[in-house]
Amino acid sequence: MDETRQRDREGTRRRILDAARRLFTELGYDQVTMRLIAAEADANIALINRYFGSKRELFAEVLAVQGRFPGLLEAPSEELPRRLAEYVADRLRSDQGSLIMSALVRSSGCAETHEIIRDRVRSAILEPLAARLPGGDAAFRATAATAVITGVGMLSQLYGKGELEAPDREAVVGRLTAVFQACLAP
Amino acid sequence: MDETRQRDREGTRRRILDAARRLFTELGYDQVTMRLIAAEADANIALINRYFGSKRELFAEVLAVQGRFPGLLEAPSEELPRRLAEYVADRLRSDQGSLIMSALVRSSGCAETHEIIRDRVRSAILEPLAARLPGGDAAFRATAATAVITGVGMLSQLYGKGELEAPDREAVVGRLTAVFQACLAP
DNA sequence: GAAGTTAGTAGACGCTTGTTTACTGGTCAA
DNA sequence: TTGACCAGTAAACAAGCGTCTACTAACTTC
Repeated sequence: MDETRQRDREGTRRRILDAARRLFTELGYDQVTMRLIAAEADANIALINRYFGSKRELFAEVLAVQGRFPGLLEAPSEELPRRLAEYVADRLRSDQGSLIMSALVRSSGCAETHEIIRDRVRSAILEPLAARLPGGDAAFRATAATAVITGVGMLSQLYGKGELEAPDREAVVGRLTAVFQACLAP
Repeated sequence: MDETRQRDREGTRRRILDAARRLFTELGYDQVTMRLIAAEADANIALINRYFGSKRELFAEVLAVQGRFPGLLEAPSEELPRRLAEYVADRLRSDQGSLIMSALVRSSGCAETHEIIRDRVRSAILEPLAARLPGGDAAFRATAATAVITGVGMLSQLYGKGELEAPDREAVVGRLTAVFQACLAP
């Protein structure tokens, strides 16, 4: 019970951040309680607010650190549809969505997180994607592709990965590539 | 305060159901409280549970009544992409999403409603849409189209209708038609 | 070794939630 | 007119939430 605990500010802070990332990804903002984070991080609940200010600020920090699409958008623009398709298809199969996708899907019903999520979607997907698109209406085309990404994430979360109808990976990637081409074509 | 109130069981029940439909559509399951529904319906909070059993059952009844796509899926299958595109584009502009879309988007973070929403999405969109698709992998293609619908709904809810980049209606419908064609093609 | 700093802890605070209970008072048949 | 029925009401219930305070004890500094 009252074991002597190591004093490790940075370590504790990181454990809390890791636990929050895991839980927010898996359960969404509302379903995750401060006590759950504390238990998962094996830390005292008061330390969360001490180190991060509030639940909301913790969520924002988690998203700032982890809410990115690593290297995905650096592809040449003609390869973008296929790259996006592969990314989405693999996330769909592994059931291990990126944090920003999970956050978007699972925390969208929560008013507190709207602004945070909106800003991160914009800066992590919409704007970099639009910047890579030649031709007119780039912002709108990027929005269409983002809608596909989030829609797939939404359904794969609503139904389990097993329950969702899907043929082999190549067929899924092929169709998603066509869909993204339709979204992104000038 | 203690005005004499009409005794009108059916009327009160309907007022509660209407208020719940409006609020669930606008705010999502979690953000809507029993007290809010009672206030909106101008009814006593205890009557909600008396007539509907619980918040969850009320939500299920609202969805059972209103969660449909009226007449949309009866179109000939070659017109489906354009019809879906027009439907989504108009919902996007009017900011008055269908209940099932709003429920899906706004209530997806809530574990209590997963089963209810899943069943309604299946019976209101996925299955009727798949049934109208000739060729193989109909279920998967219907899922792809559903993902687009929900993804658009998600983004239009995250960003306001004004903030979302969109050219004129014809351009939006045209692009969405192409996207749905890519989803639904055999 | 004493004093000060601070990581970690336990517990309570105020609030909101969905739900339930005990009650009031219209309505209508006998 | 009386009595059973039941729509409607006010208040409380237990549980859960994010947050905060008072405290303990381990480390650092002199």
